[in-house]
This record gives sequence, C-alpha cells and structure tokens, in this order.
Amino acid sequence: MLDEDVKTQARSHTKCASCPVRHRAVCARANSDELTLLDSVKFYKTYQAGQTIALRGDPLEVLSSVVSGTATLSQSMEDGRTQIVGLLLPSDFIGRPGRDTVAHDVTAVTEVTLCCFRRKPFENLLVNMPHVQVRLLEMTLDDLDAARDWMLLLGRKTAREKIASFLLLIAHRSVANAEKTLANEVRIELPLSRETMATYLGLTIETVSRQFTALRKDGLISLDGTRSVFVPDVAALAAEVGDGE
Amino acid sequence: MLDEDVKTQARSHTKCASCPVRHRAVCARANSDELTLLDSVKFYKTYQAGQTIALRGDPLEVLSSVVSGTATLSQSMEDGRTQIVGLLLPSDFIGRPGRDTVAHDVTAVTEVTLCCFRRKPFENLLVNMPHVQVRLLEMTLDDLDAARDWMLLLGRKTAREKIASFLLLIAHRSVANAEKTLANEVRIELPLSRETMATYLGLTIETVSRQFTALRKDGLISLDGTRSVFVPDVAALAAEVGDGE
DNA sequence: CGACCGCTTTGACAGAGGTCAAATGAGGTT
DNA sequence: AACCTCATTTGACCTCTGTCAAAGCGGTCG
Repeated sequence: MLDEDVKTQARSHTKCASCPVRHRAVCARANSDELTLLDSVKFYKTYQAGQTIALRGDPLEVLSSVVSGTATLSQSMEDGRTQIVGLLLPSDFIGRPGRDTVAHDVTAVTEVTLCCFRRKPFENLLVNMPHVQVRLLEMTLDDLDAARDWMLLLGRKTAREKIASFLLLIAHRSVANAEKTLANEVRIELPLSRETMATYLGLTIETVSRQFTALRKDGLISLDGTRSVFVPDVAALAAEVGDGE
Repeated sequence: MLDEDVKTQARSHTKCASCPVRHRAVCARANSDELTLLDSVKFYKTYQAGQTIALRGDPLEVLSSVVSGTATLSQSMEDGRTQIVGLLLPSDFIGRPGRDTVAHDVTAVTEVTLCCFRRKPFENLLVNMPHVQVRLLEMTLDDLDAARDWMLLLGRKTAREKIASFLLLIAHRSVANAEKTLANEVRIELPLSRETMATYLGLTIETVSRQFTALRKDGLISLDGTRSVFVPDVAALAAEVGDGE
C-alpha cells in the first residue's frame, strides 16, 4: 500500500485540532490523550487524480483516513469488468487492523489527501484507545450497511433508479458536515466522471449518459456543465429511487 | 427481534463445550472465563422454515449466533422487489452491538437454531471479553468483504457466472468445518429453493432454472432431485465464474 | 390409487440495457 | 481564434434476462 514514488506525493503534518474531519473520522470521539497518541504517529500523504493508492493483495502496511478528495474501492474480474464496491469520501477509513493484505483496489479519483498510520504501531496503540476502537467498529458496521444497501441497488434497481439513488447519496454525503436534512432544492457537484459512476452503479457509460438526459428532459435535474447538477425538487427525485428512503 | 410466539419456538441450554460452532462463532477465541460469562446469559431459540426472525426497524433486543440451519438477511423495496444481502449459515452472527434497530429483515429458510444474548447485558459483558470483541470486529470485516464480493457478482456477472459462483460458495462454506480445500468432485446440498437463490443472485426464478438446465446440459453439474447437485469437475465449474477465484 | 398443491421447468415473447460507432461539446494550448 | 484531445452524448442495433403463461414433477393426503 502507499507506494514510495515521491514525485507524486507530499507529506506534511497538520494538528488534529484543525483537521476538517476531526469529528467524523475514526478519531471522532477520541479524548485528548488518545488524540495525542494519534497525532504523534500520523503523517499526511497526497495522491494525484487517477493514481493507484493500493492494489488487492499488496501487503497492508498503512491504514488511513481520507482528509480531502475522493477515492474508490474496486474489484475486478480477469477480463477487465470492474465494480466499484465503495466510495471513499472525507472521513472514511481505509484498511483493516488485523489484516495483512489489501482486500480491494484503492484509486484516487480526485486529488486525495490521507491521514496515515503505520499498521503495526496503530494496532498496538489501539488497545489504549478504547474510543477509537469503538468508533472503528461503528464505522465498519456503517460500511457494511452501506454495502448491503448498494447490493439492493445493484441487484434490483433500474438504471433510472440507480442514477436517482446516486445523486441523492452524493447530495446527502456532501452536506453531512453542515445540516443533516436536505433543502428542497440542491446543487450537487459530482466527484465522479460518467465512466466512474457507471462502474459504481453496475451500468455502462452510455446508459448513465442516457439516464442523465432522460432526467433532464423530465425536469428532475438540470446540468451546468457535466459535473454540476441542480435538483429543483429533491422530493420528486427521491420518488424515483423506488424504496422508502 | 425474536418474537414471542411460543408455539413455534423452543428454548434450551446446551453447554458451549459441545456446541457445533464453538470454534467458528463469535466465541471462537474466548477463553474459559469469557466462555463462562457467555454461557451464563445465553439461551437457545428455534425458528421454523419460513418464519420471520426479525424485521427492519424493529427494536434490536437480541443478538445471536446461528447454531444450525440457514437464514437470510434481506432488503426490500416498496413495490416488493427484494434482494438477499446476506446468507446466515452456522457460526454467523446476527445483530450489532451498539445499534438499537434491526437493519435488515431476517428470515429462516430452514429450521434455524440460534444461540441468543440479550443485547444490553451482552454489550456490558463485552468490555470484559476482549477476545470476543476482537473476534466480532474480525467477523464484521469478513462480512464486509463478502458483501463487497457480492457487489461484483450483482453488478457485473452474467446469470451463468452467478450460478457457478453461488454453487462454489455453498460448496466452500459447507466443507468449511472439515477440510479447507475442495476435492476435485463434490456433492452440494442446496439450502435454498430456486426462488430464494434468485433473490440472492439478483435474478428471476426462471433464469435460475434455465441456467441450472444449461449447466447440466454442458456436463458441469448433475442433479439428484432439485436440491442435490453433483459437480464432477470443480475446476471446470470454477472456470465459469469469471474472476481469479 | 388418484386428486391436489407447490415448486420447478420450459416456451414464446418483449424490453431494458449493452455494444459498436459516430457526432458533439468542453477545456486546454499554442 | 483555431486546434487538439478527451469526455460525453446520441444513434442504431442486438442480446440477455425478465415477463407471462403453460406444462411437468414430486410429495401428501384423503
């Protein structure tokens, strides 16, 4: 994990106190003692858009939290078919204490900054950081719920429902810091290209594009450029996802 | 969770020492102190095939391990479309410490016996059972990996690949107790009906049935009745799943 | 033994989404 | 402004899987 090509990386330290994900990441409920421990061993690392962060099967030497940017977890078949199995947005955790191999490919889709910990020291510190331990289990359970929700999407939803679900997912996650409820109209900045969305939604790029066009023609969204989506009526879009919420 | 309709249930105690899942379940690495704790609070509960064990949104009052039988975790949409998001086989854990609501519908597909713990007492004991705590995180991570593997199957695999993957999954899980490697030929007893398989694989029952027929015509499997599958050449079937393993 | 019931298989057909190919558009660069 | 590149959109067509319907099969129960 985390190759050593220094040309494309940057390292630096930032005080946890001023960290943008301080209250949502694995350290969310750490007390000041725990925070001091973490602060002493962490280091930052930045990856450029498109860069591979880790490959399945690599020795797992570094665990990290996403501080800024977007990355994906993906799984591929021999013939190249690929499915994104997780979106990594700021505050998400990468890697598993207790595992010694990377389970899925990790790729930066925008410039990504990670707050990294070497695995062994982190595991050793963990016994002295009960709040971090609990938070880690909690985040893992959240990831599991998210994965299972996505299974319903992949197995049963139509292309239109998939796109609507995705737009609302991004809308929710991007306001997660601020208010928890969505306004009646929202502007969404998509962190993913059409192709990456397709890989996440179990579709092809053409189908994604056609569904964007269809939603636009139906007045459910309007586009400003290709990455900026305006939703004039969130409830109307939510009615397209098919399930209760 | 765990409704109180006594007509369809049975309760009893069994010593952990003689438990068939003692070395694979959440108690796998419990020491004798921890085991004594668990033993003192656990109780067994049996559900009939087809019975609902818990529904999404129910208050989560009981956590449990599957001792025998097969159950499913599933998620449904308003219009009835349903996706099974997890198979629960012996040794699997149901429920999440720290959550107060059931996240997915749980249904018995065969007669199922659970080893149950009331949630609050279990959570309190957990701080005194570090080995159980670690095992729980480990099992949750395994579940997460399994869910993500399934996302690849649901999003990208063809019907034939899905069936082949499923057969090999069941083959592996049913010998998990004994040897870890699969012989070159295997007999598989399916715990699921065609319909339940379809719900798990993101297919319809007709497609599942057609793929069984196709695999049989291609000599990759033979059927004895409808639930017993003989695989004469495991490697040949494995070549049909599409991915590395 | 024969009727019945639920599960499974098979058939005919339709449609959603994939494939292949070309056109359009949006950013950069010179 | 003209050009280049790459992402996106659109079009035409095809195929896999879903839908609807009927037939087959295996138990069970009178």
